[in-house]
Amino acid sequence: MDDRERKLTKTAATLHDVARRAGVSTATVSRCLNSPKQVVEATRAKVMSAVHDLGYSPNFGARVMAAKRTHTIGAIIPTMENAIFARGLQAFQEELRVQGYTLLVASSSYRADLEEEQIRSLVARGADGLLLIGHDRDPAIYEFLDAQHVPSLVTWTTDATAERPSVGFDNRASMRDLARSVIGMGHRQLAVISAEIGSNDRARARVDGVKDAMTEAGLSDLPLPIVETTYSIENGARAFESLMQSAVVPTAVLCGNDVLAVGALRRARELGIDVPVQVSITGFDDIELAQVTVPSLTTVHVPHREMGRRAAQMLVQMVKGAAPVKTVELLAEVCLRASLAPPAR
Amino acid sequence: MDDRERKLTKTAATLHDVARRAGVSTATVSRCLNSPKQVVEATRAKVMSAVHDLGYSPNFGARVMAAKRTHTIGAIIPTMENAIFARGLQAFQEELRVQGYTLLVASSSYRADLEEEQIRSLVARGADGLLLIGHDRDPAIYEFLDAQHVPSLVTWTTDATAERPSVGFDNRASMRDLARSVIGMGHRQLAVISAEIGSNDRARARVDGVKDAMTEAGLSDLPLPIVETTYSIENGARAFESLMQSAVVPTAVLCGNDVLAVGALRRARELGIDVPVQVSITGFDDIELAQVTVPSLTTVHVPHREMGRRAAQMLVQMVKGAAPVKTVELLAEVCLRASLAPPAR
DNA sequence: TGCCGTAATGCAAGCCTTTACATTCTTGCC
DNA sequence: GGCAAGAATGTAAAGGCTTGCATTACGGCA
Repeated sequence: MDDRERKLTKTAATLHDVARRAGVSTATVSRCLNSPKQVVEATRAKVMSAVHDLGYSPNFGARVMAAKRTHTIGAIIPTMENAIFARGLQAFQEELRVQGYTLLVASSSYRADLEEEQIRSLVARGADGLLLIGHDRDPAIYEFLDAQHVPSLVTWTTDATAERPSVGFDNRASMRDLARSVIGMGHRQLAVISAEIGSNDRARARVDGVKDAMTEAGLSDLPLPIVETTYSIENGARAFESLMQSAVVPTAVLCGNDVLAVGALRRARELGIDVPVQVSITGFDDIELAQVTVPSLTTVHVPHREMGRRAAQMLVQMVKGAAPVKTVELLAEVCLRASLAPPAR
Repeated sequence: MDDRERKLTKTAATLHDVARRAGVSTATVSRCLNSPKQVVEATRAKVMSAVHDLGYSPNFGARVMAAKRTHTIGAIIPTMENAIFARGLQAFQEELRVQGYTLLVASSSYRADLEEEQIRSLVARGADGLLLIGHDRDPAIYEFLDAQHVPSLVTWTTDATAERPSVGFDNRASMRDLARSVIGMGHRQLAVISAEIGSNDRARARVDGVKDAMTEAGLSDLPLPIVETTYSIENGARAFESLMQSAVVPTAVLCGNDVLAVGALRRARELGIDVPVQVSITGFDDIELAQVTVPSLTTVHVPHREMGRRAAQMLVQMVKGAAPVKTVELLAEVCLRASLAPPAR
């Protein structure tokens, strides 16, 4: 008996083994597993019991080879250590699971060269589709993805000028809204602490949003000091300190993300600077942390989870070859909290 | 010309195409790609140029099928929204990349049934090895993994009684150390806010650590109120409030993790309770947040990144079939900060 | 009862790479 | 110049599944 032999040799059971034991063809077994409704109840029962008896589980490589699908989606994010990406990714993975897909993760550390390497790596690893953050990217990468027939979806931003599908929000408009609130309270001496602008379209858009609001308010002649730094509480603290030591001390510091803002808040406390009395500080993202700081942080709420969920749905659609999905823009709203108040000066 | 045909039909180039164009056999091309030193320089140059011209990239399924290796490692964590897992996972992924492996991620939401489903799913998706969190698990799962010849590595904890390899730290001993400090300052009325103990060996070990310290100090007769709740700032806040309303008000509240502790701190402030004067609060994990709160949080520093990095190295070793690696125990040290002080009462 | 249309199942051709083994080429040395 | 040993390359089998197409079974209707 061959089944017995299988057990003894500890070789995994194959479709063939299952078929033989159930007294059907391999095609029928395959159909039981992949599209059960095509198989009549009685047959299916026989097959499933054989599957169970043999502890059969399909060979991944063979399956991929025959079906040309891995049912795997790749995501390349700057870093999971940033809570916003972690949260979005979590939602993305949960929805992917519901859809029967698995998540492949890689990180770029905000470096374009690494991102490209990771994109190629995930495609080589058989990702059926790819989630990317932001639009900034060498066009050659998109050509590569097209050539490989791997659909991709951009998130965390939307861009009217980009013809590629994306799901995100308008970083520039949201930051403009926030800056309007700040200016509306009477602030004139603004300053910005931003993530590196060169390789980060979201950061760039946010800074542009601040400029938009100043222009709107007729303040475009005023200086707008901008400090660029990388993502960390400590860097936010340093940037804040340097801004407060400059010739024209700002009355409001708008930070490109909450983590930088939390750093600024901390340093303000350490320096004995009263927030929001002496200076207002704002963030962007609305991570959980923003409600816990003292004072609580005025920021822009980004629907990270919703974005991740929608991205998963859209990407699966694309992978399944549905009609090309169009860009989805979600709402990111200003959250006014205690760290913003009218200037004392 | 067949190469031309390929281009026209937009079918991806195969090994065969490359071989033909380079005027060698498929075996030689394969060797050029997988073990270049086996091929003489001149031949390799020809082949690589053909690879480049054709934009060839190996078919993942076929490769997996022939090599019986996906070069993919799976990780199943409770959730990426918890910063400690996100950080560990990030380090894990970075090291995996260095080792030439790719990361497959799934989450269990702290649910055993979901975890099992995800384990089977990742194995079915071809994971060469698996990273798991904690020891608590149906033995049948390990049998399954053994049967499938998928090595697994447990992290976030070490357990002398478990014969399976792990890389982590001693949750119980670390919490005992922290509780010793608390008791050493004169606290007698302790209370604990813990993650759900039932399905979480780390949480259980930490609570046991507190009990150990009390027993050591001859305080085992004193009551030790324990509130179990799930991971979130808000839940930490609620648990703290309920503890402070009980008949015997604690002078020190030891939290199972920093997030719960931050919630406790927040509620303390909201209730006008002075920390650490009226009550001390401690956490566990030492997330970045712990240094930003007011007052800063006494906690246990867990080397998440180091753990992730080591885990990746060990798991890759295991997958490559090296000698069975043994358990590695890292050090998790107490960090004394402002939220802990001697009791006023 | 016989025939037809449809549902269920079987057959067998790929899918593309890796690798054990076979063969051919080099090179150094007598 | 001839030979042996080792290096380089070639041959061809194997790997397990999916799926288009062919075949068989079934049920209803005349």
